[in-house]
Amino acid sequence: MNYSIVENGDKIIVKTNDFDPIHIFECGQCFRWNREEDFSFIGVAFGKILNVKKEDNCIIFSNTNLDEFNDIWFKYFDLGRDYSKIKKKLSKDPILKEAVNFGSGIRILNQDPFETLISFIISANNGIPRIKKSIELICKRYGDCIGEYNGKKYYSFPTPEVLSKVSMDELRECSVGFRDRYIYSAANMVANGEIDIYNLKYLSINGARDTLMKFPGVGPKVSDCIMLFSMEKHGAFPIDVWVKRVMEYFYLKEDTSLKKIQVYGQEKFKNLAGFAQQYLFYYARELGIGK
DNA sequence: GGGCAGGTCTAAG
DNA sequence: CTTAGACCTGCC
Repeated sequence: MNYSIVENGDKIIVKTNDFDPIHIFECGQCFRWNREEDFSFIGVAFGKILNVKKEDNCIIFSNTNLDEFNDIWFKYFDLGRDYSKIKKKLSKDPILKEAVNFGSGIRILNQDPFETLISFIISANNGIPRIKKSIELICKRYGDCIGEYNGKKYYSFPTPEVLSKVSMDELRECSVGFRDRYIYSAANMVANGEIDIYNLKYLSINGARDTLMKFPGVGPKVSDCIMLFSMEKHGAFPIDVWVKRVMEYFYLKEDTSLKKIQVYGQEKFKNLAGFAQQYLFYYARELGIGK
């Protein structure tokens, strides 16, 4: 991809056109980034606090340094991938062309698999504000305080070992509702080595999906989110209500089962299905398509 | 108060 | 294998 990186104090400045914090953090893939008054975003990932701001075609990463940027954020923001190329390919489809144009700064983050597993278990039949609230409570109560930024303390996501020792009653206090037993089981299955979530990325997409669905509370949609947002399985095609609506509205023209939409999407977009899903999701939700 | 929100589980055809 | 109903919780 076409970009340059400059270090300046605690800031790293990257020039690129395929990066918009609003698109990236509000396209449904992550829950720990919050918009500030100056339209920058502050978030935590891999135990570090970062501020991200866009000014013209420059992206300014604050509260970091070049080593940390290379170790963590380059991969996290998928900066080694050429999104112009992906967008060009997808834009051959007239509907995707609109969606890509609308969310032109979307990038698919490379998040931590365990955090992504628990976060998307919480997301089931839930709303974004409450998902975020639950995750923050879990981090505050069971994660480590990793420092202060602008006078506010930030906390890491707890490890499988720590979370596996949290009781279901304590989880309920984080307002996760009926998902308490799912989180409890999932954390224990990871902590006791029953499922090696950190090596699932080496399996095929179907192999990884079958394994992920052994976790209680993980069905087809959640498993595909985990694969797409933390395992670089870009052939995954998670279908939530918005993707169902937009697919029926533009392509299928009738009420269609989730299973059929998933097969349709994967066959139509192939190894770019996950990217297509993100552009379509953002487009549909922001514009309220099909509601 | 009943409905709804980034689905999944369960029980039944 | 496909399809209804229930489900925590908190804000309309």
